[in-house]
Amino acid sequence: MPLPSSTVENYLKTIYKAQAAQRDRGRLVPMGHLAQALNVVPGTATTMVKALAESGLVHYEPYAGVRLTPAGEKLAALVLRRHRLIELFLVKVLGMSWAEVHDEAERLEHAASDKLIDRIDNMLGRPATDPHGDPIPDSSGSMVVRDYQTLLTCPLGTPVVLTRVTDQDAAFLRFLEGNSLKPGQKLRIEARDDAADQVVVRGKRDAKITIGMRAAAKLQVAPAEPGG
Amino acid sequence: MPLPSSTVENYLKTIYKAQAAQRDRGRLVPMGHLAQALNVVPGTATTMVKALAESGLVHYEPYAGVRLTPAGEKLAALVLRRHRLIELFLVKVLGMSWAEVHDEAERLEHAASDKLIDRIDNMLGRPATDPHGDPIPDSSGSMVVRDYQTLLTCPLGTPVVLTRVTDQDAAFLRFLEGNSLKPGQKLRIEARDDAADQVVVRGKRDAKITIGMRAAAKLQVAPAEPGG
DNA sequence: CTTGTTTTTTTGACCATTCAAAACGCGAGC
DNA sequence: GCTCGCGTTTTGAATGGTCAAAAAAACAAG
Repeated sequence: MPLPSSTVENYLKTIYKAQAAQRDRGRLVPMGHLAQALNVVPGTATTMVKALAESGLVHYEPYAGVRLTPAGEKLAALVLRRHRLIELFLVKVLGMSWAEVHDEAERLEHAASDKLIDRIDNMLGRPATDPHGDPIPDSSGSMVVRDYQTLLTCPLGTPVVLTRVTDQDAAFLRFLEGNSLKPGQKLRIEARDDAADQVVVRGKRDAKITIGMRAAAKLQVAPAEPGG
Repeated sequence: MPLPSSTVENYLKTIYKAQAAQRDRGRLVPMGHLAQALNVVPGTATTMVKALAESGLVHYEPYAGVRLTPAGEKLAALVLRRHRLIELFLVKVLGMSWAEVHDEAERLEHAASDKLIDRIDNMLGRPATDPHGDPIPDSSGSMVVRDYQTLLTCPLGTPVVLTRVTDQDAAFLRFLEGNSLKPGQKLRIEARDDAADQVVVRGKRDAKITIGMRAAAKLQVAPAEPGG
């Protein structure tokens, strides 16, 4: 089998992320969802997915959806690995901003060789997560998935650490950066108000930041280590 | 006009290099030569070149050949710029070997944004040449082309500096590296023997290195600065 | 059930890039 | 000047990826 085209890599990656996003891993991803995420018309997705099924990378049930096979899952994880290592590299080594690395990585991930990726991985000290807190699969394609709380579900008052941001939108990331809301930042939820669609947090130097609930759900946190 | 595909970029780059390689810049590059350099059949090159002519990037004369227009030349130079900066970056920052960066750059050059390239350029201190001594065009696409002698044409006995290697073949580069024949290295030609197809040079720590004339022609040199 | 809406699949077409092989043009030599 | 051969162009077809729009399946609701 020849090496996968960047189109194939993008399909696999998108299916992977869609599967991860739905609480039940292993459930089928509907065609419409996939098509929308890839910015193609549904018919295109159907055609492509049938080809992927042909090569054993996905399991496809007509009128139901797709799911990655183990082979597809591994390939997808390696694409994610390349993407995330490149993002971290661009931030750490080239000093690019958090907000602008995503698009760049989106293109470079299909061009970088395994050798290059491994060098980057090494230079960065085999990091566990990328700048957004997303876990980086190892070179065999496996990664540690951790289940975090979000600013919407974590307890009020107790100190937490921002660990992951599950939205790559550049404008959103710029907003976060402007408020020092980056992974590693210590926080404390001061109040939540469903009616007002508000979550109030205390961040760096006790600065008060108010965000909507939609945004709050995209910020994952872990209990703060006492000694940190 | 949409941004050029990597195929288009490769055609332009190849025409550029072919033009530079023939003593007379501005002469037409024959289709056969182009096709061979791009590893496609001649018919394919014809088709593509006609399309490039359509978009004003090349001047095409049927049965005679192609030449870049100013627009095409600029685009080609920018591809070369990306390629060479990436090569230098991979060597200097990631510590990759001279011999392995070419293929990597060949793919990355089509994926890296101008922003990224400019950051790399900046980080490297706006270098004038890449690891092989090839000049790096600036962001407007212009570069200083210098005419060097080669180990085949330079005077015997007088000290020279290796400035440029005009062959990217990995095995050849590994050979050169093994003999410390990298740009910057001081040399002295000891003897040349046409009949024996030999050029004998003294290199690092006066080590004697004997190479064939075909290889010698690929090594360009400049007169050594007295104070170097 | 039967109807209407939504989602998915199918069909036919298109674009970019490529190849194989047939047809063509052009200069070298007679 | 005619012809041969080489390089070039044309032609026809294939591949990978895509869309628009028609057809079909699934689903929800009365």
